[in-house]
Amino acid sequence: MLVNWRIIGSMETMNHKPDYEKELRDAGIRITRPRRVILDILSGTEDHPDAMEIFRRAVSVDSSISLSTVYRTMKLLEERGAIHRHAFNGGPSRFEQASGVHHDHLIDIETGDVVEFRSDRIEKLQEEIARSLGYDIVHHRLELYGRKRKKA
Amino acid sequence: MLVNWRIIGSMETMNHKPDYEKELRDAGIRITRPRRVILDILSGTEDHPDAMEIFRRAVSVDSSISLSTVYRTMKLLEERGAIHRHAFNGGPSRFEQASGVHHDHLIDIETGDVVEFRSDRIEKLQEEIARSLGYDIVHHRLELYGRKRKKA
DNA sequence: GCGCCAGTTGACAAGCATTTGCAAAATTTT
DNA sequence: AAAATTTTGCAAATGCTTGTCAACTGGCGC
Ligand SMILES: [Mn+2]
Ligand SMILES: [Mn+2]
Ligand SMILES: [Zn+2]
Ligand SMILES: [Zn+2]
Repeated sequence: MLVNWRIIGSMETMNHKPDYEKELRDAGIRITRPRRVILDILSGTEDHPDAMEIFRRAVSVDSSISLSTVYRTMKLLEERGAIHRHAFNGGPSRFEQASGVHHDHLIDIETGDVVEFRSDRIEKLQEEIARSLGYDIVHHRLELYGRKRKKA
Repeated sequence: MLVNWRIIGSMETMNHKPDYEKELRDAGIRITRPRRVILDILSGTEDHPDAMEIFRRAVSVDSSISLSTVYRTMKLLEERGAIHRHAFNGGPSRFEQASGVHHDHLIDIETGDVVEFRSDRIEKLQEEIARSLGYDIVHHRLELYGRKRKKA
């Protein structure tokens, strides 16, 4: 099931880079060299890099890119809904492209590994709870922190 | 139900201050004046104040307390499991005493109000999901961000 | 293709929340 | 009460993020 969704995720990833450029351009946002580099990095990764890591990867493609631009671009993309920002453990912001279906995260507290999952039942329950409290959910954050089960 | 648990929470709160002091003392931690003030503030509030807010309230009791001490004390209490640290919206850390039953939070994105809730079904589902991914949950974070439903 | 110009960039300063170094002060032990 | 140890307040330092600004450039109009 996780595998299933990973495959879907990868497939969507492959042809979302061009879409983004068009989307952004249509929204009156210039698609500059630094932005293209950053977009490429985001659409070509499976993990959740922070600004510094994106910066490192970007520099290795175009050494003139600045960290400020990475931060600015992340903010812009976040506002456009093109990426999601996470703060696992209360650490620095980590990002991922927003393509594909919504999912939540399980963080391995020993290795730092991030496992993605999705549960329609939990999503549904959240809605019900919010509703019973008189609210409509705009967004939410669910993070499970755990350690790998010792294979008994 | 929410009310129900609020009552329980309040009742537990009332006689948890002394317990904490004893606990800390037994753990070889000195119960100083600043710490007592901070403990009192935490055990006497229903909300989730950040360090600066705790500092303000503390100063109004003992004007010599420093912000550093607030931060140091929060870290100490967190390590001892006496309080929980939250980072709603990615903002500054906010704290609450750890007494009572576990609960999660719904944040009103318009007013900033924080509503506490608890769902055994969600807690259970989380366990199941983690288990199915080969993990045991150590802790988790569930935050719902929503806006008050327009009474249709 | 060339020029224009608002949008964007890199460099670096500034901001914010939080942590840390250190000498003085407070607490517990002897 | 003095010693031993922890804790404090203050200031300086930190880590991440945003702001400032002169220089640059992508995208349209010629
Ligand atoms: Mn993810
Ligand atoms: Mn709470
Ligand atoms: Zn979810
Ligand atoms: Zn929970």
